[in-house]
Amino acid sequence: MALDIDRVFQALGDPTRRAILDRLSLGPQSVSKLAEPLGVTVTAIGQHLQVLEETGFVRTQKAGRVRSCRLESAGFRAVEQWATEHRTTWERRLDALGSLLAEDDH
Amino acid sequence: MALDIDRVFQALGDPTRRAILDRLSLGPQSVSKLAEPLGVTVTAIGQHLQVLEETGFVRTQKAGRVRSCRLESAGFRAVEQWATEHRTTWERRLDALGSLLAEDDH
DNA sequence: CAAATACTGAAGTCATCGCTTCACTGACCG
DNA sequence: CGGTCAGTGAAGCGATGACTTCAGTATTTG
Repeated sequence: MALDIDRVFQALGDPTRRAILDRLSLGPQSVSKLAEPLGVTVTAIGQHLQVLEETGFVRTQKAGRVRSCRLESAGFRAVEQWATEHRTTWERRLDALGSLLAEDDH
Repeated sequence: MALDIDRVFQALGDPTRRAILDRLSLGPQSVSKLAEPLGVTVTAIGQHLQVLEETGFVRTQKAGRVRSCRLESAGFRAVEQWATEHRTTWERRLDALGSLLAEDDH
């Protein structure tokens, strides 16, 4: 699979999509139930769900005529992995700058 | 200030922008030096730098005719804050699902 | 001072995004 | 079976995004 980190961040860059995730953190929901409080069409939600699925934030499953959506961890873990991978490098660099800035910024 | 989290994630959603950050993690660089290995115009880099500055990933400073760019921590911290804020909620939810899935997935 | 350097601003192009409407397919209910 | 109900696919639309080119503006430098 190998989640595309570009798309993972892009997925989080949309407020409606993050709202969907927040909503799902309260428990699984159907597509139309997700659409209701967000003021967009069911179609729009469907499109958002597709990108959230591709980026590992959501897993969906159709039972009868209703599609049930719930959180998945892969996308979230991808973000955390990116963060930890860069934390060390950046901290080193930022620390180095910090000591310089004591005089530089003054 | 209050960094817009939308824009923070959008900023990271572009590969050129992340390449700039990676480059800067090796040390401060001028605009043209950043452009060189990335195969885009200096103008394009300037535009990327503007969004990276607005989202707290980069700080720049013009000395004479050359603008020197270096990493800043605010944007990075915003991402980590978002992650920690959601980790607990999601973990609870995902754990709850996990126990259900033992049977659900079979 | 003149020419080269380092960047900036405005404008334009092309692709992608978020969203809509409309027509449709299945599933369930009476 | 007929009528809702939940969701899907295709097409289109306006706005943004990631670039580019071209024409400046300061700053060095020879």
